[in-house]
Amino acid sequence: MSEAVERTRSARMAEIRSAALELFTQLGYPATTMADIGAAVGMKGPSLYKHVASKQDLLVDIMTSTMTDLLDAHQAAVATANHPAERLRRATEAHVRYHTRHRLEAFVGNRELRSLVEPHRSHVLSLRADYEVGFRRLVADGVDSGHFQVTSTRLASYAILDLGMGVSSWYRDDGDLSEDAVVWQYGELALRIVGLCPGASAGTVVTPPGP
Amino acid sequence: MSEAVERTRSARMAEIRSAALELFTQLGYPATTMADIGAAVGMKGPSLYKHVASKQDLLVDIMTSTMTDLLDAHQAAVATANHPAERLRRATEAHVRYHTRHRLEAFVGNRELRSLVEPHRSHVLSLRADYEVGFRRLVADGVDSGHFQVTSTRLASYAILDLGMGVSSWYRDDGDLSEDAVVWQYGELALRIVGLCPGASAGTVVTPPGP
DNA sequence: TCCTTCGGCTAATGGTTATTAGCCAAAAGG
DNA sequence: CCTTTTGGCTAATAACCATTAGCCGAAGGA
Repeated sequence: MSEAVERTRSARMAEIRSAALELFTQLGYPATTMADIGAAVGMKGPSLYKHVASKQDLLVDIMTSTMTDLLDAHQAAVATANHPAERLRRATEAHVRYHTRHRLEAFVGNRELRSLVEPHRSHVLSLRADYEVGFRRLVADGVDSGHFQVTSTRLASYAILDLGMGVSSWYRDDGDLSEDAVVWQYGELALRIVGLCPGASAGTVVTPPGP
Repeated sequence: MSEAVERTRSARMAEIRSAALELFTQLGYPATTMADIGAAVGMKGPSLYKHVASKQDLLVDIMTSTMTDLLDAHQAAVATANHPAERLRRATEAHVRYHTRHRLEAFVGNRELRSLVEPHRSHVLSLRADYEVGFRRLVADGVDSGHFQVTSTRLASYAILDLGMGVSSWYRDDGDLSEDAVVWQYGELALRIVGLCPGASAGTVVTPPGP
């Protein structure tokens, strides 16, 4: 088998994955048929089985890779700063940036957990729990060191996480809010949520970078 | 037909609705079968048709009544105050309170829009749009009158709405955060999001009412 | 007491769907 | 050039499911 063939083969696989992702987003996993996915890539339903093992496999693939990507982005972001506020800001920015760049993955990842069959559901749930713990720890660190003012660490971290998830519902690439604008503003909102009011004490409105 | 019979008749209907709501939440609408709903109320699937017209009808009922309840709660809350900050706080409190008291309705309302068949989907979507406009206007009023500091009205109102929706994902009646505690704190968070930092300037942690 | 309605049941019906089986053209590769 | 693999197809399999049809016991009103 030539290398070129190998390339088109994996390209076809990616095409199928991407079509499945779009359809799962629009119709939901149960309502999406193999025939739908096939039609989206120009083949009949049964032909898909030459490329993927099952419909469930497509979902498992999408959901686990989404969670590991998100965890990786979080670790990388947190490692770039030391001050609690800056660490929280960067983690939030990474969180929101992921949700703008991978809207569909995040959307499906949040909505189709119950379509996942065991043991995959438990696996994804544990990855998600790890991710939540990461944020809770960031908030707790800021509280312990006296930088943040929150009534409940758990509630504040839920709030920040939920903001990002919301982004995957309404963000559009061609909307009038650019990715950078959303990322920057949500970074600021996270700090406001934990009781820091950047710019507020100066009495001026802080302006975001670029358009 | 006696009045007692009439009472048990509508009680049975409510029982079915409530069982459907719970199942739709856990399994999702497409994955929930009429047999499942029947089993939950102690009868076989086909017997349900003596009480409801169809599975879709159950969903339509749940989703439209949820949206109208939410709109009513919003109108009522906004009417109780004049100052922009207080109006936003009360609207947020009503929003969050609804999402704690009607967790399942809100959860299904957000996740099963695509299971709704036309024209019901459009109807619910327009109710939801009205609701979003209400919040956007509250934020805009605060900005126009110089009380709020936000970079984007749209983004700030999305953020506040998303917080409430998140509540319906993680709130539990028997959790360690009481309804009042969550409601109060999210009211504060909404104000922080629009640039007000209640209590922050005093340098002390604000305490919520009761446990 | 009679008879009507209520509210349950079981047994179709008709449709949909993931997945498998088996066929075949064309490309790869020696 | 022959042979094998690839990747498509159609047809069959084996569910599953919403909904309808038709039956029947029991309760309730007259």
